[in-house]
Amino acid sequence: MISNSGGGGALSDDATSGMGGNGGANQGLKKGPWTTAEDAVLVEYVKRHGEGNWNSVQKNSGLSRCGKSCRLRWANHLRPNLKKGAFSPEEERLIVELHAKLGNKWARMAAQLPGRTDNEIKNYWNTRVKRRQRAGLPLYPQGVQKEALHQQQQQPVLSHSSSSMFSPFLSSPQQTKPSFNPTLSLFDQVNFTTSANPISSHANSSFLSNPSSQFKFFPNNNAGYTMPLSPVSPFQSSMSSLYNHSLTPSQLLSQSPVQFNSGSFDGSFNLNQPIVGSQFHPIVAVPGMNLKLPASPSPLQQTTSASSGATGDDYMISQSTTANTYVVAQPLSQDTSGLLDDMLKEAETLSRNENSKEENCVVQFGNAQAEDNSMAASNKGKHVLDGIVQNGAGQHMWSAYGNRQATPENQWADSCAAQAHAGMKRKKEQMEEIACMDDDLLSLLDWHHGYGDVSIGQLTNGIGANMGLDHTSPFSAPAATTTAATAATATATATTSTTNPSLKQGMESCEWYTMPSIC
DNA sequence: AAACCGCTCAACCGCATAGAG
DNA sequence: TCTCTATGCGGTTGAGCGGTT
Repeated sequence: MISNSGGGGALSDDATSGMGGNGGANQGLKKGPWTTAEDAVLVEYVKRHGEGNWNSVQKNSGLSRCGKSCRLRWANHLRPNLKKGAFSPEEERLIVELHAKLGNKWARMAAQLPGRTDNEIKNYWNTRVKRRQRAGLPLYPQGVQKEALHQQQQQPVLSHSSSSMFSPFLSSPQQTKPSFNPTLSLFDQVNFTTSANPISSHANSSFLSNPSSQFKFFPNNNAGYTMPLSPVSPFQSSMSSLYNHSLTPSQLLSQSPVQFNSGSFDGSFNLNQPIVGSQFHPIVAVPGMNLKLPASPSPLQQTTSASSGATGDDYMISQSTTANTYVVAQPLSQDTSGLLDDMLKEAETLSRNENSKEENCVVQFGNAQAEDNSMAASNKGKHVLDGIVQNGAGQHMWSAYGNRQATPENQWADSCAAQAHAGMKRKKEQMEEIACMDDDLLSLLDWHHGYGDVSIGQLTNGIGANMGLDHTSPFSAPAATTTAATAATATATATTSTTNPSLKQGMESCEWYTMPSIC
């Protein structure tokens, strides 16, 4: 949009003179690229008068630029200590991390990158998004994803940053009450595709692995849950959305009786779209809907690294022959197949270790690696499958938390526990944000605390405890009714945990931060 | 050599917010 | 409390450049 008033684009320096005449339409203000002469004038002005009061630049310096333009020019190009040139690897890493934490808060990101401007960062990021989207790579390296999630979990529930990645829907006027913030969710783990809104072109959307997706959740109808749509990226979604749909508590409760129990859920999944690569697609799990495997009908228990009918990057969901245990399996790339047995053995060992739940919880994060490392590992075929565990039926479950049961409560507890040691890092900011919370969120919180089945404290205290899934809990309800694999697994976990101690969760089997590190 | 294509980056636009009067 | 103004922020645009066909 570099266009001067004459409609021309980026012009050379002589455009200045050319612009003079046409500027009349804009009160003599020039648009388009800055000339060196203009830069000099602006620099001189700032030297004399300092920054700010940009509108007076035109008056006092004779520069035919609006204040906005002057400020932008100064901030992005003329101010001292600006770094020019390509981002260093360290800066790139930082940007990725910051974006995972902050979302599209370019100015805040720029504040963390001395000498860099928000515009630069924004451009870099958009380029990166394009590039990685095209390449079918996840937007975030595995390590960053994990860290970002960790940080999200560390944030107190009440402190949803107004500038956080999820804030848009918190404050969205379109939002119905109560809307669930992903960070409130216990189930913000698994990404799926939507059957209600199959947008094939989204298949390669790297947004789908974006933990900072700016979700918007709308109630669709009585039966199901809409695919979250975002004005930022309509492709963004995650399983978390399914737990953050806009339903009233009563709706939740009415639908809560975990329809993935063997009764109402027939045990078949149908992902309308294959989950390809490391991307997952939002899924609308309408209660009662059948979910079937898109790529391979084979149940996972028949699927080993060697026998898997899935292609290297296909994620699979299958049902256990024993319990209604639904498992989302990580794609087992052929590169990894040679290691699978070892990993399975290791996972099996882990699964037997009933006392190591807490420690195993950390395993997944311990596997977080820098992008380069992940790439290296991936290239070497040493793809880390976090916590592959095996249930009693020989079903391999790819578990993000190792053998720790991924009940919603546990995840919630994880979050709370993480918060507990997270420190009060952003306390001030968070307090400000709390003050800015809108009624919607407050309503949500009221509701949230009104349902006492699972309070934060309980959940926190429940870490490591053998907490069954409370099917009447509003927290279990969305999971059960909206997410096939996760909910079913959670249900199965709850229903079989006492009879099958080795059955471990597969709840987080498809989460963005446990995706193959192919970055 | 020319056409095409994709990428980068500078700049603009609209909206939101803060502060002053 | 309201209005106006200045500033900040994020999204978008499009020229220019380099690579490819």
